[in-house]
Amino acid sequence: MHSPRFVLTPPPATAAGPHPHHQAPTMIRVRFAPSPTGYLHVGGARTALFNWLFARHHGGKFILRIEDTDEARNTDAARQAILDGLRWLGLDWDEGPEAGGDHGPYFQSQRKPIYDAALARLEAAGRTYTEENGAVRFKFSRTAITVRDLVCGDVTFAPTEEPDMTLRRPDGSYIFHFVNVVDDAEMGITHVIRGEDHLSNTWKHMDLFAALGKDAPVYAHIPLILNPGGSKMSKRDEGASIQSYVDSGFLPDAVFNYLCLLGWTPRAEGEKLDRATLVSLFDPAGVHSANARFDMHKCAWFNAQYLRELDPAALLAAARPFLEKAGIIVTDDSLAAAALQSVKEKVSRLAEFPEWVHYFFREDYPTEEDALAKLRAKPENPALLQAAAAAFQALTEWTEPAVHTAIEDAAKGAGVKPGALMPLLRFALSGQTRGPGVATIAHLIGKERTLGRIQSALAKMG
RNA sequence: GACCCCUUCGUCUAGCGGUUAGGACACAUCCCUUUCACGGAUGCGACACGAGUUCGAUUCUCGUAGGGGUCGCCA
Repeated sequence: MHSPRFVLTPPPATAAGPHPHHQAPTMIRVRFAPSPTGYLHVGGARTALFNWLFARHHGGKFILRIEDTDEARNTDAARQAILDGLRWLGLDWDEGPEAGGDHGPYFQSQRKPIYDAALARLEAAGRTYTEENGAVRFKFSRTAITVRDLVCGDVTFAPTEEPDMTLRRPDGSYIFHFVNVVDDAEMGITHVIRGEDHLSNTWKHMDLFAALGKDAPVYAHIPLILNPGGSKMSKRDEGASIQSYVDSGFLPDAVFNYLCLLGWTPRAEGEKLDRATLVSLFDPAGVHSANARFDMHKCAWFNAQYLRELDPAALLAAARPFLEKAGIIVTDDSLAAAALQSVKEKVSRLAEFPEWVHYFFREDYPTEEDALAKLRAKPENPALLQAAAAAFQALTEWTEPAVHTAIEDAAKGAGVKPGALMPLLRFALSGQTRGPGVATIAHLIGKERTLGRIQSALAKMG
């Protein structure tokens, strides 16, 4: 952790054009190489995120490569889930599926000739041997190998006593470690940022790079994301799948921001930081080396922060699918936008909106039973509601301040504080005991529906 | 079993020999308030343990314990 770290990259060229005495700075090339398992895991997403930040920070290339050598698990749907998840997070790739590039193909399933050629080179160098059943193995160099890791520092592995590693199965298909290294070499990957679970195998990869006559990339092994219980995040854990954030109404920017802070602390004021700031501050050497536990509470807090920044139109656009999914029919966009606006500081996820605003959109909204019981308990309540109805009836203009004043006047006329009347009206107009200001609700639903709802509340009470 | 990484409030973390150990989320209380929230204020709360180095360890070294990971003809 405290071992010296080398300078990450040469400083960017200050002047345009080639300089006779300096080599052009190498273009940073990083990659995210998921295997299509059917969903994008939050840990993988953060790995992709760090790679993306690094590429963008240095003006380099972010490459997406699909490691689909496992035929059984490789389906279009599984592949699509990865792409969708990355796109939702805003992690655009410069080379890869649907983007093209000069180093393709970007599916391992289509790169067999490249692997065959690389294997031939290893064979020519005398670094392989074939077993009786046809499997091909790699002769380890069996020397001490030091991984110079941006996050973990120098990690030295003693000469191995493990059996030589298999490169190719008898059926001709290749093993992960081999194709991974060949692809990184062929694609000119300069930095490998990946989960710490790969650290223990990195010496094998370096051994392979050396045998191939290539320089190994610079490594940065980032800590794993653990579930609240402290063990590795699995499919079943809340928040494990990126799709679950989409479904519960997270905003991509919020998830992006939260994931950045799991293991990395940008040296900036505050924690809510936009992408441009995150990009400009990112440095893998500043990544923490201990695993981090996932905290849905904090992730939701970030989402609430980002939700509040949405203007009414953007909020409606974001929430509309969730309203529709809950059976709410939006016929008046300005009403819907205002209704959402009125409760947006009360929710942290878009999926929570329907339960807060459903009564703005229909008259057959449910009523909270215990609240109804409370209202029935006081015999003077119906008269208070009648007084409010009368005050509303007399109003000629239906603005929020006018409605508010009418409520206060009605309370005064009945000899009670506004605070005694408000809860009654809230219940009558929304069926709920919580929500936006009463005057806001009345104003938004309009005079006619306000009066109608008071009458039906009186009917229920009496 | 071997090897590798890790260990500061419940959680994410700042700290890089001398600090009243700081912040964020969560939690509690108070203020604001027609409800629920937001916001503001305050509080609760941590250096895993044991040696060593040093005038002095959260910080450096070693050990122990605990957690995680890797040792596939999975990726």
